[in-house]
Amino acid sequence: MTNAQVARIFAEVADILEILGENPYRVQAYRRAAQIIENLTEDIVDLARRDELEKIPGIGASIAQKVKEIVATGRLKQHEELKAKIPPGLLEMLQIPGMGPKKVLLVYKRLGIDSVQKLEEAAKAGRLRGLPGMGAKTEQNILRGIQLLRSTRGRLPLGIALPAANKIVAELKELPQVERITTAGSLRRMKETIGDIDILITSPDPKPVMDRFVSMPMVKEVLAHGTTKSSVIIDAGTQVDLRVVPPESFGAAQQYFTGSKDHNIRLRELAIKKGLKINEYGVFKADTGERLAGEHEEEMYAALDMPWIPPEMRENWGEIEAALEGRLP
DNA sequence: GCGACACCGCATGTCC
DNA sequence: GGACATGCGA
DNA sequence: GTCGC
Repeated sequence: MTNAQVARIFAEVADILEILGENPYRVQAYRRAAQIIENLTEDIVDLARRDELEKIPGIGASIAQKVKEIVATGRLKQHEELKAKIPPGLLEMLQIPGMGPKKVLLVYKRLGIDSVQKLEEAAKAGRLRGLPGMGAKTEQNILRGIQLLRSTRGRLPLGIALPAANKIVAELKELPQVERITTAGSLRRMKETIGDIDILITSPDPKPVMDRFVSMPMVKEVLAHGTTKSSVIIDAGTQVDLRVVPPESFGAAQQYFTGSKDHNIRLRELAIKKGLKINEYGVFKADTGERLAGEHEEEMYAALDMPWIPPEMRENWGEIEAALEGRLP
């Protein structure tokens, strides 16, 4: 039994509970546990044997017990029981960008749709419109989401994503309307695989930049073409987002969109304790709303009394504590 | 044992 | 047409 | 479900 296998079971439990409308925090707990286990450097079986599971932050008594069950029997009774409650196709539908638990359950209950295939047929036939909260536009979005799922299954290795991103950045840099420019997301954190490419810029006149972006030769499909955000699919099948942010918020946006999500949550919690508020626009005093930082990323961390943390370390593995104590490697 | 668990913007659809 | 609600995702 | 108070 590998860490990945154990993680997968918990991830599925989370998905099913979500479709069943369970308490979102409970769902989140399973999902987070799955992620933690997957990223563990140590073998989960060894940890279970040594009874050290509960030492891992995010894993409590309940999940530790379930891990032991999986290690001992190779399966989780709760997982099997939950799987029996919903058709397997619903989990697949949940993977479609734009399809959440609510929509999945809605189309299943009202139209009996229980597979991506059936969903695609229904959307093409215009049978989805008329359902509460769904119109013609939603149908198009769903069809697009299905295409996206098929073309981007699997993440892109950094070795391929990085050159592609560099090329795009280099091309945009040539434009006089582009002031500051940076990548963000898992690419900037140098993860081994990348889900999508995020690029941020400041620009007094974004329109020509956006026009150039969506008409690059490598662009296969344009998902959105606005003045503050555009999204395209490039030939590698990867989604690339370009966002324009105000100059005074560039550092904040860079920090926010670089993540990781867990790192950001920990930062925000910390900020709240200090009477501050962090968002993608800056660091603010909670009471007066006074802006303390935002233009540069370093200031964001400085406002929280810590040194700038390199993107590669922003995974909520203790780097925030280390930074606060001044013992960043 | 009990409450909190980040914050928010965007897209879409609905209601008045 | 504009205020409001909901779902989604980051 | 997990954590901190």
